[in-house]
Amino acid sequence: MPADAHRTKAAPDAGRAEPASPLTERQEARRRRILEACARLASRGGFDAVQMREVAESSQVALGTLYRYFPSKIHLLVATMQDQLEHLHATLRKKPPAGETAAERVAGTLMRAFRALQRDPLLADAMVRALTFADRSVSAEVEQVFRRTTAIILDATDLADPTPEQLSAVRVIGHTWHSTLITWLSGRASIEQVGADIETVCRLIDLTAPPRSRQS
Amino acid sequence: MPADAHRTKAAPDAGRAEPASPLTERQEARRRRILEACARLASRGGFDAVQMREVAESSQVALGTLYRYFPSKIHLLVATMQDQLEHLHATLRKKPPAGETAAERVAGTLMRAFRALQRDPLLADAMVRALTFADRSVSAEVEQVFRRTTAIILDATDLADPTPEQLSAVRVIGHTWHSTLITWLSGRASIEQVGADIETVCRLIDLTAPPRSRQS
DNA sequence: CGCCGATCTAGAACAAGTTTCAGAGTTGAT
DNA sequence: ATCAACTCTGAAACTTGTTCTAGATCGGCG
Repeated sequence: MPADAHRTKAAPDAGRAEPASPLTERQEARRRRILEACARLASRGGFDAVQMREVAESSQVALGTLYRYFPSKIHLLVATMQDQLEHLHATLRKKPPAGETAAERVAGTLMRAFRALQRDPLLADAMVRALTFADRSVSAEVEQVFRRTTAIILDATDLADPTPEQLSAVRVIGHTWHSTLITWLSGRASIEQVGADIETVCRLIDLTAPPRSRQS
Repeated sequence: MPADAHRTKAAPDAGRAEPASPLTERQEARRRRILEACARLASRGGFDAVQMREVAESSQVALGTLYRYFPSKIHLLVATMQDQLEHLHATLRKKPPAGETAAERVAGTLMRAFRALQRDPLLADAMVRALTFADRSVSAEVEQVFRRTTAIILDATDLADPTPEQLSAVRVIGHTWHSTLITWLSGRASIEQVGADIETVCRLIDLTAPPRSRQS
């Protein structure tokens, strides 16, 4: 059962360091080659162009090995998303968004992220489709992506210690972000509409935490 | 090119009557059998259990015919969702939700819808996964589902003629509904969390339309 | 009635995700 | 250095969505 091996052995996973098992250098390199090949293929062609045989060949790894590292195409794409989100988060940390209210900062952050994804719509499409298509067997990995998204938004709010209400708002914002992204990617909404919806949902933050007025 | 034939001939589509082409009785019956078989299979087994060969056999139709009616598994599941949503909408119309504010009524409606789907989680899973996985080739059908969802929410607000702002809020609520549903279905959120997030997002409606105060 | 074009059927064929397996390569501990 | 255990490779096999083909049926029309 190689899928099991993945869970216990070959998945370095992503708290920040590798909690599960050390992973030799060559293994780390393989993993990286795979993720890069995946992103490369996705970025032309989108979801359909990420074909497991192609990824394997393109990253110089046998098909079986690919499946040991990522037990399904969905796992692979979700991991790719996690990877890209980490880059994005790092970038955002360097230049945190300006803005009076938390809502403005969050909206600004999300629109910046949105523009980043716009530059590579097919990659974005592949990753987001994988994310929402994922079933229970991927929930751990999906959970991580959501945590990262939440962290990005929470960073933008600049809130020291959020109430449950605020966490709920942040979750809703995250959901909206993913949904509008999908809607835009399938050509069912314009960029303006995306912008409007992002701004709309971001008000929820101020609603539960006006700069310094209501506190329980 | 049978897929093309679908678009011009065999798809009655769903404004309310059949705009495209008459569709004989037997054809209507076939279509209905297919949708029912799809729902039945989805309802045990979920997305994976809806196998095109099974659907075909179960609805007493040849595989090729199935594909003439629904050009892909995704089309089929999205059509099934549209079908189910119509039932739901009809039911809701009969007993509109009570509540002081628009937010309460919308939240009430959505939670009722949510409980309806809870009764058949696997069917819900299959439909919603198909919906968000759909690519451009299904956008017309997906659009219809979103329109129906929007109509349901808008009905609950009881607003005569919504501003663009309110429409944006309604869209965001719709997105949140689908996302939380997915999150719950993949076991990444509890029912309480779903309830909380629905209530949170529904405040957006009151925010843009307090019962009778702000008007442009 | 008998014919025509569209529709339906049965089944083969193809594509891409996934699994499996035998053998070669690495690694780590002794 | 050597052995055992684990990992990687290459290739074939299997599954399920999708397409294709040849022939049977159907519905309308002269």
